[in-house]
Amino acid sequence: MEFTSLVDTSLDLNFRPLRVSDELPKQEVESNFIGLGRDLVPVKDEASNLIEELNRVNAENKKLTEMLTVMCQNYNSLRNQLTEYMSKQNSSTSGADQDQNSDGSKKIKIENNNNNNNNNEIVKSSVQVLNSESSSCYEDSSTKKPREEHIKTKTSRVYMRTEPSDTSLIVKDGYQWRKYGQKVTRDNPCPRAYFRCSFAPGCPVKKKVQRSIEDQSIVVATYEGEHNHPRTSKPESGPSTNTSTASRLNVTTIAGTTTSVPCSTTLNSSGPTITLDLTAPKTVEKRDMKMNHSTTSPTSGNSIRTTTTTSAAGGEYQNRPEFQQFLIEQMATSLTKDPSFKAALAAAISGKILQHNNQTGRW
DNA sequence: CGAGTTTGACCAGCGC
DNA sequence: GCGCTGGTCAAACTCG
Repeated sequence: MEFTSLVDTSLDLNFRPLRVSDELPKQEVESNFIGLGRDLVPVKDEASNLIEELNRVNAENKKLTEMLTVMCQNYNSLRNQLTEYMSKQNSSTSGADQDQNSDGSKKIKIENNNNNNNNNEIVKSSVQVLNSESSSCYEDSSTKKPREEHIKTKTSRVYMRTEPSDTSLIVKDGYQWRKYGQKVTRDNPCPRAYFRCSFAPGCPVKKKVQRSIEDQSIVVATYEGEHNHPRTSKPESGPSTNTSTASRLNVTTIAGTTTSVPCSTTLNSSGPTITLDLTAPKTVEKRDMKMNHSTTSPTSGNSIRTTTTTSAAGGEYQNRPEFQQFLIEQMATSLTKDPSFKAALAAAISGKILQHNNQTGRW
């Protein structure tokens, strides 16, 4: 994945569309396309045609950007409708549900791009407020325990990106774990490892670690329970270790207190993801909670900070124009950094060019 | 030798 | 009741 940082193949179709005809010297454009071995027609005619094509592609690029913007807006409105619907359902459900909600069992899943810390550089591009019971696409079928147990034991899920060559299921999160079992589950050929916190004898926390079925470089760690002791060590990360580390997001409550909640960076089919688990900190107010999303890299110290305001009802912050703008920017950046998207786009463009040339009988 | 890991066996919950 | 599945146990094994 990091190869994109080595070779910039970005189409940059976002807000500064690449104006090939303006920015590239004409000769370079000509030579680039002549290099394709299509020198069967006079070069000058071909060059002007190609420039024409480039302009057309450029316009198409702009169109795609606009489409993306519209898509993002549609996405936002749909999501708002969904969260509105979910909040309505929550308010009309039983006390048990209310207990669960007051437990803060919401997750904010933040997609991100940028991975220049090898594993865990964090940049967010969108925020989803999700109920914990449908908290992610990685929700495994193993959590079939009765609802009461869900309420009593806090569970959180952390996604971590690891080196593809790293086959271990070790997640260094600052605690000391003892593995007590491993099992191959039905819906995932990768084995699931079971860990218990071994630092304190009475610590009830358990952890399940399994690679994602979608992207095996992603490790999904599910934590159950709360530690009754402090961390044993600082989380390790960086190139020196093979394993990734769960980062933590600082969440500032409306009272001004700052607490740290677990979060992680991942990469799945929909792009890099940060998962923020709001179940952990007790100090976080659910209603009119002011969140200070300070996403930092443990090693690089780089941080991107945005302040948004959310609420239990579904997050007015999502409607803020600056947030939506940020969302659109980050989604577009994610797309342009996605090799498969670029390949598909390139194929579509080249297909269109070929189609056009076939129709005009040239090339 | 102790701590941690591996792995097959066992148990409980659930659906049919 | 039976089979399937996830979770746990515990003996054997490995490693420092």
